[in-house]
Amino acid sequence: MASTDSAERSGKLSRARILEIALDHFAIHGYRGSSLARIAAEVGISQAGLLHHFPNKAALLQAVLVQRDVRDLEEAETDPERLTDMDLDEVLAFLVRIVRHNAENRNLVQLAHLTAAEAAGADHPAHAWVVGRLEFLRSMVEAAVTRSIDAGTVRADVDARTVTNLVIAASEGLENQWLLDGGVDIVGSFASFADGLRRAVATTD
Amino acid sequence: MASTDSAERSGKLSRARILEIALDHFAIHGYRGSSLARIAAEVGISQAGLLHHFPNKAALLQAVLVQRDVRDLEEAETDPERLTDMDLDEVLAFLVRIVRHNAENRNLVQLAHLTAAEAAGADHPAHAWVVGRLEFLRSMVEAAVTRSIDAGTVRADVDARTVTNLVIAASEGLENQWLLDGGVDIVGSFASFADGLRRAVATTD
DNA sequence: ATTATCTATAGATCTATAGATAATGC
DNA sequence: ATTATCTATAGATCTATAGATAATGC
Repeated sequence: MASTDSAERSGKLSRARILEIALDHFAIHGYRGSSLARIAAEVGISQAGLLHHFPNKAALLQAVLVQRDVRDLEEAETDPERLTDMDLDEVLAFLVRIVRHNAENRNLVQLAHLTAAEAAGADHPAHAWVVGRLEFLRSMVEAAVTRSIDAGTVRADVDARTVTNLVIAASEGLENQWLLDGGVDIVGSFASFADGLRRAVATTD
Repeated sequence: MASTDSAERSGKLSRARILEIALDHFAIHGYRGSSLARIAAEVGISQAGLLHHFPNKAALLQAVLVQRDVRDLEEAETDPERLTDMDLDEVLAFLVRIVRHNAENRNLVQLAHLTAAEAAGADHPAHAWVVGRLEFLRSMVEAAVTRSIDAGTVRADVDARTVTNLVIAASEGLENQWLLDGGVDIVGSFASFADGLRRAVATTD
């Protein structure tokens, strides 16, 4: 069956279809709860057909995560250089944009959060991805805070690392709640947090 | 083997041992990634022996979560009545105590976070637990914020629901990071957040 | 010639049940 | 009599491989 369109599917199209559907499965059921057979069935190929494109399940997850990162960067519409070149105001505005984008892509958020929770142990195939992602976010935010302190717009007694962790905690914690209760206004709440933070750390002039 | 001590194990002792070890497994591998056979092996009984105490895997998870809640409440050392009777300062101090307690019980935190991420879908056996837990936290914090507004110690233009969500987001987001990087000082960071929040919402007198 | 796919299957799980045996509590 | 445990096993997965067949790209 389906031999009519299978002929016109190029390899790359098929690979993209697999990645899309695998993303949904990993986002909803996690890595361990997802099954290659069920993913393949939804794609419309056999399990062995799927494994022609990706050598094993871990490689499929890696590919899904890499693709997610690429899409995220595209969506950010920002030069990669700029990411390490912002001050606090800019990084907060940037994060508001990311949260807004996330609010329209539930599965991307759920994939990140479920993978992060699942991959806390060093043996999980996504452990390095999860740790690297946190490190990337941290260095971006912390550099911005430090830059603003140096520029004199943020008080010198502010601890950059603490502020950084709180900014990340607020955005991810809000997303967590939103995954459980779609009624949460993550964009408004995070913007409100960002406002309060700006005021709290600003130099009193 | 182990017939020496198996004789002296009462049913309740055995049940408690199973719950303890199951908690570790669910915390590390999640519900789907855990196996009754491996849990039973670590307990030192057969899988069928385990299923004598709990009818199936979902019931075992439920029992683990209920036990976790009971322990949490005991640890809180607070009358259940008091939980709905606090103002903002009190609820923030209470949450600092909880975070401090959590910082010494990694597995309890990981169980809550991994289960929350896994059970976002309504079909997961822990979905009701996860949703109920969020609702409980929310009502506690929101009641406290509202009480402080009514008492005039918090500005009337503050949105209680937004503040509530941010408080929960900060604590859970910090815990999330700490699970990935034990170096994060969740107690200090959350206390710092609580200080800033108190100042930000206080009536200017 | 290479790439994409298939069927078939090995080998390792996993959950849950049936039915037997031993220990405990009255 | 009841509670705790065991062995054995059914039936359903799951991942990954072997080897065959069809389609595509030069």
